[in-house]
Amino acid sequence: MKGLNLTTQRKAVYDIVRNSNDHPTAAEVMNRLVEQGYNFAYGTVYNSLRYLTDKELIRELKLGESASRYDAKLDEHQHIICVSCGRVDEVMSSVPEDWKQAVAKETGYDVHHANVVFGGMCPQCLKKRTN
Amino acid sequence: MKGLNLTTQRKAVYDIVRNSNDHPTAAEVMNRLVEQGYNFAYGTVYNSLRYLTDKELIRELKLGESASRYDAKLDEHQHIICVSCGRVDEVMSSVPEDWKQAVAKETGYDVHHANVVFGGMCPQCLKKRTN
DNA sequence: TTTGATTTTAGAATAAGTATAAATCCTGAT
DNA sequence: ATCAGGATTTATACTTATTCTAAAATCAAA
Ligand SMILES: [Mn+2]
Ligand SMILES: [Mn+2]
Ligand SMILES: [Zn+2]
Ligand SMILES: [Zn+2]
Repeated sequence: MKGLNLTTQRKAVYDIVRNSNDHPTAAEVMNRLVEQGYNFAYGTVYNSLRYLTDKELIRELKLGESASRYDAKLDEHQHIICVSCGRVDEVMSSVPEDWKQAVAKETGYDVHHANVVFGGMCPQCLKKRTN
Repeated sequence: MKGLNLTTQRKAVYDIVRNSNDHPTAAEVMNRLVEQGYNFAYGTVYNSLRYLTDKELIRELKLGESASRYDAKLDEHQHIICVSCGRVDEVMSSVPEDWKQAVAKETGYDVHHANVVFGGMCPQCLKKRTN
């Protein structure tokens, strides 16, 4: 029905991304595959990530770091990165509709989407900080 | 006063960025330098862009494309990229303060900043589109 | 089963950017 | 003017993330 061909390697990659909540990079996915006893070619991991992204089973995130991250959470959401430890957390609060409209008005664009990356100090790092 | 050392090459790079309104990449800066008769080493252009960024004369933008872009507009603003032609325009309308607060509340982060990249169809591409 | 298509693999290639080390340029004392 | 030390530029090598390539392996009908 969906023309979906989940080979062993694609399934394994998909499972890693699905069961991770830290938005792993391709290299991190590779490491976790190795931990699980798999030994796929690097190219296969990239191909699988692209395949899964194309089929919209996962999403590729470009958060302004050097490497892309991958996310199996498909509902629209944004991200926040801790400036201290680098962890990436979810932001479910959605982009205000009236702001998007203001931007459309200002720019003359037909605004399709917004990618937002917040930066800040995560709760754990806030706790550790010396006052 | 600021300990600023604007060499010939740094000045030339700065002038390119200042007089561009399209957020050029390092490669584009290099091309424009060559058009102006300069012939600096690639490394010098990167070094200059980093120097100017460190001195806060320009800003480096990571918009989720493969290459960084540079911007001499220093007041806080966001960007919008045309999904059709790739042009990058300014978004001066600022991130709603109450939304940032909502995100702080939701995530427990101390929110420092937000980088927002809108995507959409620019006025020129809207005009060209076949209805 | 042969065949054609798809996928995986290893490795080469690419693109953006950084590191290195020698050469050049400045600057401020002699 | 001359020199020495520091900063800067340059050419080139390197790194990192990712894509490309072409051969080998796998799969799926006919
Ligand atoms: Mn997410
Ligand atoms: Mn700008
Ligand atoms: Zn943290
Ligand atoms: Zn356009």
